[in-house]
Amino acid sequence: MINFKEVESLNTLNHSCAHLMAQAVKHLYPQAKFWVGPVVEEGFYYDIDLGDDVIRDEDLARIEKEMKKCAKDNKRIVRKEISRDEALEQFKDDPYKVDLIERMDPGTNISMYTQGDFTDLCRGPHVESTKLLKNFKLLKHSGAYWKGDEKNKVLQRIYGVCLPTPEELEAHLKDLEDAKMRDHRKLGKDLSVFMFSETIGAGLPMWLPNGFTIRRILSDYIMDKELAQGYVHVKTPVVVNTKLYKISGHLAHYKDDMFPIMERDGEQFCLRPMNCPEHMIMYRSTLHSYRDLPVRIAEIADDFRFEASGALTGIERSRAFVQNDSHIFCRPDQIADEIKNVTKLILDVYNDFHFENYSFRLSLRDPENAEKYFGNDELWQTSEKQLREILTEMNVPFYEAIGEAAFYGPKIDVQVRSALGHDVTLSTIQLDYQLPERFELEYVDNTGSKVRPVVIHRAILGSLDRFVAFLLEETKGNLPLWLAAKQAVIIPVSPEAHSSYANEVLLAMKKIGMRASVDSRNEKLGYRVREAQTSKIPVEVVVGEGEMKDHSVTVRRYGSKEETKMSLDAFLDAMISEIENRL
RNA sequence: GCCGACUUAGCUCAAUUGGCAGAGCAACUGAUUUGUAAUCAGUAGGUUGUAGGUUCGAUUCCUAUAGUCGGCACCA
Repeated sequence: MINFKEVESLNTLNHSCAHLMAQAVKHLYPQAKFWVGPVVEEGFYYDIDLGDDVIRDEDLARIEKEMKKCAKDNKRIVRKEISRDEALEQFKDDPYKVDLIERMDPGTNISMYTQGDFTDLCRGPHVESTKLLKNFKLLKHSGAYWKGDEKNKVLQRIYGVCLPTPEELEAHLKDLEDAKMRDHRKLGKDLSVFMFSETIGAGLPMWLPNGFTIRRILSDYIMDKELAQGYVHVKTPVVVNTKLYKISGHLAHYKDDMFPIMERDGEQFCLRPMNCPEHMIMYRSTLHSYRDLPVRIAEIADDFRFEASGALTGIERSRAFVQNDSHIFCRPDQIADEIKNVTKLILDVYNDFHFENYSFRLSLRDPENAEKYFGNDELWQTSEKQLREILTEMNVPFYEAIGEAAFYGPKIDVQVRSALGHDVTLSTIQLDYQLPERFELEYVDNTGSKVRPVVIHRAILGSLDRFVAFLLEETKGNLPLWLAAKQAVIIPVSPEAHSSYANEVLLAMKKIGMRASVDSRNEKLGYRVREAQTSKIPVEVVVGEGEMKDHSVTVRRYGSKEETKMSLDAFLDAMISEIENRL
C-alpha cells in the first residue's frame, strides 16, 4: 500500500489537494472555519468547523464536484510571506488560525498560499497549479475532536486521496477494495472461524469449531515454547474480589474499562481485566530465595475489558479475550537478560509464522502528563534508558513513542498493521517496579535480607484472539498446513466405488495426527473440488480407480491447478515433514 | 462514548414517487454415480433488527433502542 506521507511528491500533491478541498468547502459552506489539513499515510484530511452543520455521506459527492470545478480553473498557487503580527491581524476573526499563529515563535515569518479566491495559512510546499489536482477521491468523513481532546468541540474531518494520473488513482482505489477482502471479520465469517450474536452481546466472540482448533494449536505451540524457556503455567480465576484491584491500583486507574462491579453478601467482585495482580499474590504466597529467581509464571488467561462500543473491531479488539500472559519476577541484575530472552522468543515465534511486517516500538511515558503514571521521574528515566539500551545492543530496529507507556512502566511493543491499516500491538514486554511495591513482594538475598524483585510483564502472541485476526489477514485465510483447522479433504471419484479406499487413506492420515475428512457426498467431483478450494483447505486428495489399484493418491494443493500422483507412503511423509517444519 | 451511515430468507443482494416482499447460492426431496472450481427437477424458507408513531395502507416517512460499519476519542 502506498504511504502518501513518505513519498515526497505525493505528499506535496495531497497537501495541495487538501487546500483544494478547503476551497470547495468554503464555496459550499461560507461559514466554514479551518483547523489543520495534514498529509497522512493514507492521503490527506482537513478538519473543518462548519458551525452547527455536519457532513453527511451524500455531501462528499457535492464537495468533489466543486473541487473539480476549482481544479478546472487552473489557478496558480501563490506563496506569500507575512510577519506574525500581520498574520494575527489578518486572521483575527478566526480563532483556529489565531491559535496556530500564537504557537509560533515571535519574529518568525508566516507563509500563506493563495489559489483564486482562497487563501490559507500554510508551511507548504505546494504544487504549481490547481490543474495538477484532478485525480482525487474523497474517501470518508467523520467527527474529530479539536486537538484530539474529547472535551473540545467536534470538527468535521474529511479524508481524501490524490494521485498524479487517473490510472494510478483507479489502481489505488482497487487496492483499498482488495484490502477489505482480507479483513479478518470477513474471512472469519467465510471460513467459520468465529461468530458474534446480538443476543450474547457486543464484543463477545464465540469460537466455532474451526476457530477453536486454531486456538488450541496456538496455545499448545506457545506453551511448549515457554516450557522450553523455564516458564511454569498456572490457572487463576476470572472473577476476583475488588480488594485485589484496590491494592494494585487498577480500581483507581482502570475502573472505566472494567465490567460493572458485582455485589453479594456485602462483598464486591469483578471480572478481571488482566491477571497480573493474581500472579503477584501467587508469587507472594511462598518465600523466594535469590537463587530461585527468575520465577516465570505464565497463563493462557481469559480477560474482560469493557471497551468503548466504538472501539470494538471483530476479534482484533473485543470485550472478552485470552492473553498469552506471563510475569517474570527477577532480581534487578537479571532484568537485561530476561528482556533479551523475551525479545529473542518474540523473534523466534514471528519467524515460525513467517511474519515480516512488524516493528518494535519503545513506548515511553509522556512527561507532560506525569499524573497519569505511578512512580518517580528518576525511576522512569532509568527504566526507559534500560529498555532503549537493550534494543540497541540486540540490534533490533525500533522507534520511540511518547505517551504509549503503561501507567506503571515503559514497554517494548511489537506493532503490526491490520488489513484496514490500523496500527495494533501484538506482543509486549513491560518493565514494572510498581506492582512489586504495592504487593510488597520480596525475595531473600545472599546476605539474608529481604529485597524487592522487579516484574516483567510480557505477552508473545498478545491475545490469541488478536493473533488469529492478524494471522487470517496476513495469510488471506490461507493458513499454513500445521495451523489449518481442516488440513485435507479426501474425495473419492465415485462415492459408491471408491469410498472404502478413501476411508483407508483417511485412517492413515489420522494415524499421523492429521485433521482430514472424506467427502463422499452424492455430488460431482467438480462440485466437491470447488468446495474444498473455496474453503481454503490446504490439501485435496482425489482417489479413484487408478489410485486404488496402486495404493496411491492424487494431490492438489490449495490455489494450485497442478495434480500430483504419488504413493500413499510418500504423501504421508511429505505431510509429516511439512507440519513438523511449520512450512 | 462522540460524528456519520447501515440492518430485507442461513449467506450475498433486489424491490420503481408509501400499494400483495423477490433472485442466486445454501438447506430439504427425488432423479443422476460422477476424474479436478457449481448435474437436473421440485419443495420449503420472512412479524423486512426490535419497540412505538404517522397513514386507508409502511421494507419505504418519524421517534426510541440494539447490533454492525467508517472515522474520532480510548487502548496495561
